Amino acid sequence: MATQMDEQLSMNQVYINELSKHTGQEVTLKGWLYNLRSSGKLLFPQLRDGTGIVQCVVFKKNVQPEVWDALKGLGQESALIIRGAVRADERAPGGYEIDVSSAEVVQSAHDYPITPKEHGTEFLMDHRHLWLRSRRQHAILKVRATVVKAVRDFLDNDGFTLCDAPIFTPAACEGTTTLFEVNYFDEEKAYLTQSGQLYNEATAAAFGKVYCFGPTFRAEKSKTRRHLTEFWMVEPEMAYATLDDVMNLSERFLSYIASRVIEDRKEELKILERDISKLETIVPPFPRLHYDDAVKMLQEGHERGELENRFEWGGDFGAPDETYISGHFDKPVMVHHYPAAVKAFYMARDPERSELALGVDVLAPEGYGEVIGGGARATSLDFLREQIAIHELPEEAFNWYLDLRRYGSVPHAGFGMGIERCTAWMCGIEHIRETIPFPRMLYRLKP
RNA sequence: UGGCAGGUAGCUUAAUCGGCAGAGCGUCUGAUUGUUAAUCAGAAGAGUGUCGGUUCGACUCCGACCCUGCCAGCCA
Repeated sequence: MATQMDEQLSMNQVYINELSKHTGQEVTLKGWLYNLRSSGKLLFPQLRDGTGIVQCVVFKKNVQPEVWDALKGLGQESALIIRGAVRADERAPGGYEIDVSSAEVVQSAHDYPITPKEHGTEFLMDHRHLWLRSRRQHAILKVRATVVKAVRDFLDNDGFTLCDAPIFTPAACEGTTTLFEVNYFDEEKAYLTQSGQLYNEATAAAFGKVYCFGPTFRAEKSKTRRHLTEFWMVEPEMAYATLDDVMNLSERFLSYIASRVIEDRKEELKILERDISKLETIVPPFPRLHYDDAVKMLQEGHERGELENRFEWGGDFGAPDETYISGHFDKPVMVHHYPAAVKAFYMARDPERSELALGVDVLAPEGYGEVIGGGARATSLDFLREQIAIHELPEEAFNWYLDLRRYGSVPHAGFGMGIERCTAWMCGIEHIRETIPFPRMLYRLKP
């Protein structure tokens, strides 16, 4: 009998997100119990299968007594196979419900820790492996998947070749930032990459337009809502390109990502209560602001009492400064020509004003801060050698990099975008930690 | 790393001037043929992050340490 039941149960198996195509049919759903309500001779199990949640209705008289008894006492997140007829019903959340004819309990769960009530951040983060099942987290990670897909589609269709950079690196890419050190066989040290930047410059000279996309590690002791110690970064790089090319690319790139999220993740954005109009404004052109003008804006803000501290020319913007600047625009704003002193050693200089770097930061609206950082790279061998010396970096570690200036050095440019920051912005959520399945942060390495 | 706020049942929390720790949710038992974080009735479940001090008496006051959150620096 069990065999017969199994066969019957696997007939016409469908996923919850395609129920509308099966109205009136007898279908099989495989998933987990999201919630169970009961009303005497009626049970309302809500089934979750990874594609959605559907309410099922069990009438006591319609199912075998064993099925009724098994379902009646089920705990949240029990694994469950349900068979029944698909019916459009306005009373059901989602518009469809399943009139259950039979069911099989695959595993009966008890005392699931995450209840449909409020929980604190610490508790939820400790149970991240289970928290992923809840509706909101599910929606955020679906948006992340779409952001990643959009990133790849855009670059692949725009003539870029995927050329991934290594994760183990022999030395710092950017000197200043702290690195995670690991043992690399006997006595040797390696570092986890903090940017694929330098390797991108090599592959760009081989392929023209390239990008790398992978995890990036920063051992900064930052404890803010926009920092992770392990995050994913996409870095396009173009040979024979300028700062303007980078700004044009950033504009098209971010606009494409936003349009894909709006188009493909409507349900999820609704669950997240995202104000879509905030995403619909993300279309070219983006405002471009010279660093000098950004500084003026900040200083005027201080004079009006809107900013606590007076910003002095020469510094890098802090989080409140970025928020203040981006608050003047309803689109991402591109701040360019930063002082070279606050940027990486490999940045090209403005030929008219050598104290300025040909760099750009794209500041997202709504206080999401810097989502893109990039610019043109220095082409001169002598200049780079000097910079490496000034930054007290070991020249022999950069010898291969300097080869790129010895053999066919050309103007080239690119940028890096943090996937999690971009996802948090698209979702309109407070903290970046929810935009990656298992966040790694200062003081959090588990689960 | 610095500043601020916190650690009380499984979870979210209350406890007045220092006086025997109270609730909601979840769990368990029962009722309910349309529930929407279902509802109703009943039951079990904690000695308050750790260590030390003051006191007749400490969740409450003092000190150290541990942990968490928020903000900042740094960055994507």
